[in-house]
Amino acid sequence: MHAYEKIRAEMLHRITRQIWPAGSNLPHEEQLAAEFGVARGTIRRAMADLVQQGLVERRRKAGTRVTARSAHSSTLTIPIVRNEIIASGAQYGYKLLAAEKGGSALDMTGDFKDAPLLHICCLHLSDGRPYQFEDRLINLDAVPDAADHDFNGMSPNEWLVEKVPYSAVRTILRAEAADSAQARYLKIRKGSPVFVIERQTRLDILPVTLVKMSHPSDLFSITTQTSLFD
Amino acid sequence: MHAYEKIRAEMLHRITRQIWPAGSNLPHEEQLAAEFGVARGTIRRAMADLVQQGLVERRRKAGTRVTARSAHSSTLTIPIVRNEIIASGAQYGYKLLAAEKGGSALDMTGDFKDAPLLHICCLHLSDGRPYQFEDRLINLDAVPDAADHDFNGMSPNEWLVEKVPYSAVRTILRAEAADSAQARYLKIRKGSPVFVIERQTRLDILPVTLVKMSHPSDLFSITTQTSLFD
DNA sequence: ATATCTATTATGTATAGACATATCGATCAT
DNA sequence: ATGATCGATATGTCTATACATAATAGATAT
Repeated sequence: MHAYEKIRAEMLHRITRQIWPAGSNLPHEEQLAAEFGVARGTIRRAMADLVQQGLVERRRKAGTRVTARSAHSSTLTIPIVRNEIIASGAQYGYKLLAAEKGGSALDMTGDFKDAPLLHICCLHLSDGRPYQFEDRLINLDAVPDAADHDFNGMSPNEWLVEKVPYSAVRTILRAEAADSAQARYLKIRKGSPVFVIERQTRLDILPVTLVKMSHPSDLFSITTQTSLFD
Repeated sequence: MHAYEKIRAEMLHRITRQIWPAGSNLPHEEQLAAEFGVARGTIRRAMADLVQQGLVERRRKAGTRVTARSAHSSTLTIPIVRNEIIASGAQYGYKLLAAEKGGSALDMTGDFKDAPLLHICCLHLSDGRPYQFEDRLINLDAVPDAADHDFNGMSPNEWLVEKVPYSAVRTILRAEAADSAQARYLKIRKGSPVFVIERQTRLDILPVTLVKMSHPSDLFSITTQTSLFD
């Protein structure tokens, strides 16, 4: 175990056990360096992790303060659906439903209004059961290759993630009552709950793709775990 | 703008524009330091941010490789419900529904089985409309003060976040069909979709609290934005 | 061919020192 | 009182150097 890890663990202990209570200032770097018998850089290395975890806030001259927690943050990972299904031990299935040029009602914000578009609908299955209904717009200005690509063999999800760069992502999570399309494709009753992930990616200001992924509520959930100690 | 920020921006550019394509190795630190005319430490400072964003992976001897993206990661922040409602410009309301000692059906995993428990139900309102139904177990071994606290004035959510330390959190997001309790309190029809957040916190191995927060699907969604460039 | 050792190599940790910069507080002028 | 000025101070950036360590690739032995 490295020096900075020991120091980080000790500082973590002092914070979680409120030896350094929320809102209080901790000793400054020179003092901590003296206490732990290391160089200032090593204290900074340990502190960097605490800042990243959001446990302390630092400001020049003001010093380092234990954050008064007002929210729970965690990192959310949304894997490629095929990997997710395979990881669960189930058989993955895929079916292209439609691929046509032109827009769709998906583009609520109008970000894709003036662009040449490809509209794709497909279904991902887990052991033969519909798992995700994917409804997607692709901006052909950003991804010209998509126009000629055959999405029968590989889902647009996977193809895009591998092939197309992006610099910004907006993700929305919500619950919805299934409309008739979702009900038909997911083989559930209309009005029953679906878990929806909507994601839009951009490359700088250029919109790349917008996707709405709907899941039957009994098959899908998202779990995140965070532990302050590693 | 600092040197490491310029270097990070340039490296970001090379990655998103696939000058350094996914899966390839980048030049090693000494070479980059020479190219940009800085010390190795400055390259490492810039690189640290790219590692944190998950854009590159580094291994000793093997070097630094552009990550082949197979998932979308983003940071999810769940604020205290009162702050969330106030931030939206609405009036916040709160009502305690029940607070009694003893367990409940909430504890599916049995983590709280042998502990003395407090079971609290309450409702958070936005402009008078039910916004969140909170159903919570508190382990009195971890939070003895909770036994004597009056939760009529302040929600357990807020009280716990301020007062009680934790070292690990598990969060589950899912959609559900409203059961009769959710329907009654949220004033929606039974079977209509609710967005559920379930969270369990621990201090080391000691379970602290388990909460299930249910929202009417038309009032609630979670949005995350990530931009590679700051 | 297979396994084991060994040298090499790129990243990781740690140190020490110099200087930059935001900002808090006190002092001073209006 | 109010506002401007300025010194003190804690964090932030950067350099240069030394050594540690994991992992690979190649040499060697079985």
